[in-house]
Amino acid sequence: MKIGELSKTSGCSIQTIRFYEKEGLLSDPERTEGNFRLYDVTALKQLEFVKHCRSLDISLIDIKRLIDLKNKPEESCSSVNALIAQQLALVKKRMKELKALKNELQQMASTCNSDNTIEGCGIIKSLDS
Amino acid sequence: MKIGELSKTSGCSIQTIRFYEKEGLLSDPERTEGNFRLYDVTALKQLEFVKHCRSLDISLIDIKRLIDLKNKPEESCSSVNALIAQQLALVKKRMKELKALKNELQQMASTCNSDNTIEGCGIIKSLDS
DNA sequence: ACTTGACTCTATAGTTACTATAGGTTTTAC
DNA sequence: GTAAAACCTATAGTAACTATAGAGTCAAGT
Ligand SMILES: [Zn+2]
Ligand SMILES: [Zn+2]
Ligand SMILES: [Zn+2]
Ligand SMILES: [Zn+2]
Repeated sequence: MKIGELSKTSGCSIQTIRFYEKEGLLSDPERTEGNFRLYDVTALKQLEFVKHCRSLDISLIDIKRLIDLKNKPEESCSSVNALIAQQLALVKKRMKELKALKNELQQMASTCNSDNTIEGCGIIKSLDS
Repeated sequence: MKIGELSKTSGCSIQTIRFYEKEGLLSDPERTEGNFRLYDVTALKQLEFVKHCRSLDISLIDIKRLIDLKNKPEESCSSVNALIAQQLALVKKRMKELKALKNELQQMASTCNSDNTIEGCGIIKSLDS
């Protein structure tokens, strides 16, 4: 299939596919005589792997590491495990941060009774302190 | 005070201060004869307002809007309220996303017993499906 | 007066993960 | 045969900074 079909099948935009290729996340595809990219099912699987990782917010660099690891099936999977653990830690950290943000934003929102002037707005007062 | 002192007092890096100025979040400061920026307490307060907003993950564009609103003290504060509500919605949405990520990552991590080969690793299997 | 070092200046490039053009070529359909 | 659709490369833009390069300014010490 050509890139347009891969794009539709995978749900990745054409530009993103070409971008992943440039970044080394997808192997260089065959080309037609006219230089069009040609993909097969293997390429689709590769792309879906990347998409799945991205849906977990794993960075492109880490995805590359995972791909490299995948290509060494005999080795211990402890690096994989570590990478996922680190990603989990990252997510947890960000969740904690967002929880704090949420609390402060809610607190602020509650100090505004909406039919007020900006001068007397509790939100602006909070932000100013 | 000069930019170095403002940087230390505020905890913002010098480059960030200049960047905020270029983006219109801080008013253009006075300059010495030798073209060095000169700040007073008002500038520090402005910067702290920006910092407080940023700590709530409010985008620079929205901070600019808030600053514009602050300069119209007579008007209704409903726009301020709306902006904060939107920010809160954004944070909540992201928290939901992260919660889903966390669940899937934890689920994945639990399928890896660490002293395995990559070939047999549950994490890789999850990512491949 | 001169030099050294700390501080500051502007302008520019890099970061992440894409997205969006511009300008050109190839293929497909009528 | 021609027009539209799909494809190609290369480049610039996004957000919110950070990090240089190369030059100018200023205070202290000799
Ligand atoms: Zn999944
Ligand atoms: Zn209010
Ligand atoms: Zn706060
Ligand atoms: Zn494993």
